[in-house]
Amino acid sequence: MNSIKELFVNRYSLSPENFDLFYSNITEVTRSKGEAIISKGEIHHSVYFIKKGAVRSYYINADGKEITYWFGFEGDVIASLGNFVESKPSLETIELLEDVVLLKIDRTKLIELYNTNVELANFGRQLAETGLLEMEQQILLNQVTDAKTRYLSLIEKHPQILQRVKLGQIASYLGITQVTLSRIRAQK
Amino acid sequence: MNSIKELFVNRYSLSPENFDLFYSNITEVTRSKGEAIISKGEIHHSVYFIKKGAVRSYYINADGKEITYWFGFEGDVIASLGNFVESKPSLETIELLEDVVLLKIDRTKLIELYNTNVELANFGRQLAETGLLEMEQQILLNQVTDAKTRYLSLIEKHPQILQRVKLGQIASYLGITQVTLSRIRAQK
DNA sequence: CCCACATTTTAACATATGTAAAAAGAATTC
DNA sequence: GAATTCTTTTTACATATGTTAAAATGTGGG
Repeated sequence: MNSIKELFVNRYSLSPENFDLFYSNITEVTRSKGEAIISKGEIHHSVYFIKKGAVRSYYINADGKEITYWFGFEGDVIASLGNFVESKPSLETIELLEDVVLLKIDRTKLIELYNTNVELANFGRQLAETGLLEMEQQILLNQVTDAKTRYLSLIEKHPQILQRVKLGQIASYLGITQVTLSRIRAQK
Repeated sequence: MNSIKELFVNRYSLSPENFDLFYSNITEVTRSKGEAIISKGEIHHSVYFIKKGAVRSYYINADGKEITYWFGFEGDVIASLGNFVESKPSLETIELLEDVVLLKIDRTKLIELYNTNVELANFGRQLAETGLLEMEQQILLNQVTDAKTRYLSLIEKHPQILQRVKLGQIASYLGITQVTLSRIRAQK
């Protein structure tokens, strides 16, 4: 069986039976590096879990520059939040940094599961709350620490990120230019 | 009856009956300006909704400076997320900027409600997902726009914030010094 | 109304970051 | 393996922001 089951059953209070119910609604899809899984301006009807691979979420600013604001790796959830929560067109594009394997579930089906199964509803709640905590920590980190510290903590958290992600994308994620990132890296 | 009911029933798919069940576990508390509702290092056992008043959440950085990273107003939820999600001591302090009226619910009781009532579990899920969307938008805003734009959008979103919050706190929220904020205000 | 205290603005200077362009280094293709 | 293209680093300069301190303004108490 797949390790996603262990991950879900252990991390969230989900019984094996309800995991199986959840999993029976999932389809595994593969996509290639460079593709966009969710594009700006579109409405999407699926939520994904990353089984294998890396993705980034970016936004295009007023100057037309791509600003990366999230990296996703194995185990992370991909959803266009504006889409999912408010059924509004996506502001962001989610792009595949590598060939990926995704677990896909239909949004309507997922909500149906949530509405009919207390345990799955609480699984969904915990999924969102965990995300909330991570985002709060990122907001805190962005506000409290300088770019150098954030760069160091990023490579500590994802040691392989330098091999998987381009420095220009990391720089925009850190809120600095690539030139500044180069200076930080030279310092060390 | 109170308008919190309308707010909850309309904003989240919560039936009046289940709202009443939820509300029967709530106690209304008043606290005075300057008090800390949640303090750094402590474990808390309650979640709050702001009925009246303003609060801020701050973190103390390596230099001992208070960094405000969240303002809460009427209708917002107050919870120490690290606390709530992972039962870890709070990193932040939540301080009252005004005299407030809070709706308080015991964490254990809330989780019990979530675990036994599918509708309330989905209410909790939507609460977290809505928070997630707001946080994502804040992360985006912080990364995409400069301090001046964020200042202007902050006072647009909360027109009374200048009367309710000190400029030094707003500056730290924007990630700049108070001197820079003064310069921005002078420009306009 | 005046005084003491808190808050905000202004000034002067040092430092960090952005911009634009060139140079260096890697990776890919033929 | 030479040539092309993409990525990263470096340089030089302009601008924005931080720091520290002083001045100005606002606020509440007696």
